[in-house]
Amino acid sequence: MSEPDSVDRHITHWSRELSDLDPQIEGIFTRMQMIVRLLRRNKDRWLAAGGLKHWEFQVLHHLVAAGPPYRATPSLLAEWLDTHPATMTNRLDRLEQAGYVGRVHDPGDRRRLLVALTPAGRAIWQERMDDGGLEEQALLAPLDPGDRELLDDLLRRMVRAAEADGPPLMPDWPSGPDAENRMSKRGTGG
Amino acid sequence: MSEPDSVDRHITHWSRELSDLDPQIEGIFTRMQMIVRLLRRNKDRWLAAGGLKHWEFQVLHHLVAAGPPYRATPSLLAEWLDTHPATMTNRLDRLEQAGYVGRVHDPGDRRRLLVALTPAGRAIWQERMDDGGLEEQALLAPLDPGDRELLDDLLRRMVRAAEADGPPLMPDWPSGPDAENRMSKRGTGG
DNA sequence: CGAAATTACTACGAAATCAAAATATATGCA
DNA sequence: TGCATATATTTTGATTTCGTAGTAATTTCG
Repeated sequence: MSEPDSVDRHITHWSRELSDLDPQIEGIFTRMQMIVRLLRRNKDRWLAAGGLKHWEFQVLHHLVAAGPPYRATPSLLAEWLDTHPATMTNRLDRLEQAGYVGRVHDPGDRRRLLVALTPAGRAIWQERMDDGGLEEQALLAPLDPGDRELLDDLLRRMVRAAEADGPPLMPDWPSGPDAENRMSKRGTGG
Repeated sequence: MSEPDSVDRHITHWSRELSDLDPQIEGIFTRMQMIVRLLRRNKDRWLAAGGLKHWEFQVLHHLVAAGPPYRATPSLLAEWLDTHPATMTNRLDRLEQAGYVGRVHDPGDRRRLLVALTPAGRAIWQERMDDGGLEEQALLAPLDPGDRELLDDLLRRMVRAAEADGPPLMPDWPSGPDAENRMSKRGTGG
């Protein structure tokens, strides 16, 4: 094993407390959590530089990710962002007032609204996105291409296994004609 | 590459939108985020089975992790849980009322309070902990011991690199005599 | 001893979130 | 058609968190 990190020290300390703890399993998940946490903190930083909060970026991000015509329903957005529909209504109000999104009725089902990305929303998303991607590369710097391939593959196997007995961990984008009207609200974990 | 998962599909979809995206880097971090998200959702579920909220468990967990005599100051807890000190005061009130923690004066420095785990707090923590550890094992089921070793080591290298130019990602436990009085409040990212 | 710093609590208004009721639209069936 | 039920979003009210200021007790240092 290579040199210890703070997680190793933490687990050593722990093992006195909880003897039936598998240090390896604990190490893997704790490290993932710490890395994700670091990513999140860095992200908050480069988002704040553009005056965006994390959830604001998330909404714009999901709209861009949806692909043309860059629309999604409030309920779907709420689900993707792990938040309450009422909270999403409040947030969309503010995003609309800021000019980053608009609300249009779904012509096919007038109960539904479609939240649509505006040019201004697209622009600020792009701007922040360009600013931010570098940090991720820095975190992966210690791994050479072969290591990265290996890591990616190990993680993929975990994800696939998890998806084998549960819903997909990312939302599956609908494709084909009239796809939007067929988007269901099953938990997709996006 | 092994069979694709939902993250692969997501990235394929993305690449049309953002051409200068490295699919491998994106894949690694997206998968970590999805795995951590799944862990968190599962955790909320097995905590709710014992009537505990996530932050309640977190406080108890940090107290246990601190090791004997299972105490910590409110400010340290607030920092570890990424929350406001006033919020922590409120939460500790409720935990105290539930009988899970007590507040005692620090004999060495009477300005300080020490939040102390009670037997009831220790018991419910133990109970929830026993109930929950199995899910983590299930997620790692697709990896054999060699794979796990490899994965753990790749992650450790990332963590060590991140800690090389920043504070530790986990709080470092003080050791040696009279250690508690030397615990500083530096951001350790716990 | 006296001044400044530290630690935690309290108070109070602002903001965010949540849960449930209310509104509007759609669907299914007699 | 007419009507009950289901769905999508908003509205409303209660709870929680945050941010700041202020207080009390204690320690540290000149």
